[in-house]
Amino acid sequence: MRSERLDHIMTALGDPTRRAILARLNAGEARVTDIAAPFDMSLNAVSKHIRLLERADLVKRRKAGREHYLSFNAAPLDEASEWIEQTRMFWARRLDTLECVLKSDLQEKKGRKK
Amino acid sequence: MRSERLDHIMTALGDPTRRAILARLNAGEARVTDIAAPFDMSLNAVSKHIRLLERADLVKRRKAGREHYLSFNAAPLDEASEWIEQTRMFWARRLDTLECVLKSDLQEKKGRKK
DNA sequence: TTGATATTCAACCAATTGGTTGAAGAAAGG
DNA sequence: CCTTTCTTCAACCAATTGGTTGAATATCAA
Repeated sequence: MRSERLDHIMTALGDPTRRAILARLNAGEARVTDIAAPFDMSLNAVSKHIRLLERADLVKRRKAGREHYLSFNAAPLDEASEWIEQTRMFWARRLDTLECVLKSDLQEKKGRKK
Repeated sequence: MRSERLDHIMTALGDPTRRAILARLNAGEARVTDIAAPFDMSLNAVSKHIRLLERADLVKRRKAGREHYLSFNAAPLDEASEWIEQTRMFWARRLDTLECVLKSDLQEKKGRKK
């Protein structure tokens, strides 16, 4: 099974701090220090979270002198979305079928009653 | 931040074994032993994976005597999907706006050329 | 050069995850 | 009853995650 990218993406999204970082990046590029500021943890802890986000390619880094500007990269979300929607649709279809079966059963009962 | 459910859902989806278990459950209810059979790991290991899936409410358990029948529950996927689609749409909109700006710039240039 | 700022690296620690083996408990089949 | 089957529980171990502090590195600014 060659799904390591998906593993990394889902894992990266499975932590509230990291999702908050991504939300922060919706407002645009930001430096590591800026990103870390609102969090009640050390800069180093945030730096590590960023590393996991980079592993999942959800964050891009642009270095300008001593400052590192992080930006959000939405592309990996497609892969996560694809898996989820694929699975959801499969079951949506099954439930439709089930509903259809139940309806036809109901119709059949009505028919017999008459 | 009260996002523990989402944490559990994403975390559950962040492992290939667990996604494979869910895929297996697409074929319908199955016992723990049946689910574990194709995997190259102990029954106990699979049992633990199932526990994480249950924590995320992605799997329901029905006990019939000594056998436990697991089934897939798609509902939590809505929550994961919501977060992802929300975020994707935000950026899709931004890119549309950017594209629009670029186009209008192009138009402007053309206009000036004439 | 000196000093402040921005960041990572390294070592450490606790909690979680991902796996093992060996039991225990509960139900089925003789 | 006894044995087998299905499953979890408990203890253990390695790797990863989530955090800390302290140091190293690189850049800016005086």
